Amino acid sequence: MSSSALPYRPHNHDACVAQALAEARTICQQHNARLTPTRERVLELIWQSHKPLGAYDVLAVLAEDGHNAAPPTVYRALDFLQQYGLVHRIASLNAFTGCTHAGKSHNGMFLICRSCGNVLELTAPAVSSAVHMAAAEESFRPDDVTVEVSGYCPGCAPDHAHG
Amino acid sequence: MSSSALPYRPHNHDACVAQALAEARTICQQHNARLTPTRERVLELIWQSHKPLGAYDVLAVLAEDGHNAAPPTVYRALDFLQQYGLVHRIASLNAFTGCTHAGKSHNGMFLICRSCGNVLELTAPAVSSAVHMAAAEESFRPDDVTVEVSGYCPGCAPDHAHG
DNA sequence: TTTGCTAATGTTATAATGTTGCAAATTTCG
DNA sequence: CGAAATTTGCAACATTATAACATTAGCAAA
Repeated sequence: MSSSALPYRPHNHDACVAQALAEARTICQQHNARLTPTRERVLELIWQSHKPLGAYDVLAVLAEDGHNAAPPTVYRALDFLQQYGLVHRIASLNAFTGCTHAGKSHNGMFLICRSCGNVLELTAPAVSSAVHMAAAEESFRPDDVTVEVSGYCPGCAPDHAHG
Repeated sequence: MSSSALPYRPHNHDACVAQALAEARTICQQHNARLTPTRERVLELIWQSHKPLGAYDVLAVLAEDGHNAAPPTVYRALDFLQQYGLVHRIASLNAFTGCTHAGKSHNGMFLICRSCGNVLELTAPAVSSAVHMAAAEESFRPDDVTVEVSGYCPGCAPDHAHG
């Protein structure tokens, strides 16, 4: 199950998950937040997949674990993880993905491959500042910025240019 | 029901809706697409509200009209309208809003007020180009770009600075 | 240890959003 | 007109998300 569709930049995924969990523990300690077993397990599941997982996907795996969980359990865990910036919700997919910049400031921008389903999170200061300038011109005060780009990743881009 | 919460720039809303419908008819003619009564009515409903309407909101109004419609009717009409760039779906709201730049190229960016719910669509070339450059650096080929900004519009921004 | 508080979880039901599939009606066009 | 294609009606269903309330775990003060 390790490599059905690798992310853009291949890497040791187990190590990458382990590191994400370690960082999550640190971040939660710093905030006096409890990374309970359920929360940690949900975070782990999301990290193990480079493709965003839906809440019900998570639920299904928990069920396999023997954890007889109901939807609210998963949504609550996801809310918690989002609150501390450990996962992001991808609005255009109704799904969740591990945050690769946990703890830092978030100008998250997501590249979502239509073909393989992988998602890459970027920090794009130029995008962020352009968005804030455009908002400022309308005297709008931004609170939360969603930038999601659907398209084709390098591995999946059809050779023939699109019609 | 005409002015529960005006958009950022006040205007004659009936005229604005009428113009949008006229443009829609033109655009559909140019594409040999049929703007049927249901489709036109859905477009009209969406335009009459500056706040994005959910599919089931539209459905409810159709029911008031006496039109005994089921969800697929609405979703199909919305798909059609989206296809011709007459409405946009706001992913973060699961709702639809009239496109204020129908027929032109779409670098749509949406400013969504958390307080009054109004949405302003902007064309922001600087944002679009920043997004495309960031994607290009990852050799990603963008297909569809979603930029949605939640925050506070000028009329609703709390005087006391946040946080 | 017991008590009391708060955060977290379990449980059931239900709401909200979106889709599939097929048959009937309508429009288009030869 | 009559065949083909598009559009609509309709029923059932699938997916995503939340409400409401009972229960339990963690922790600190009496």
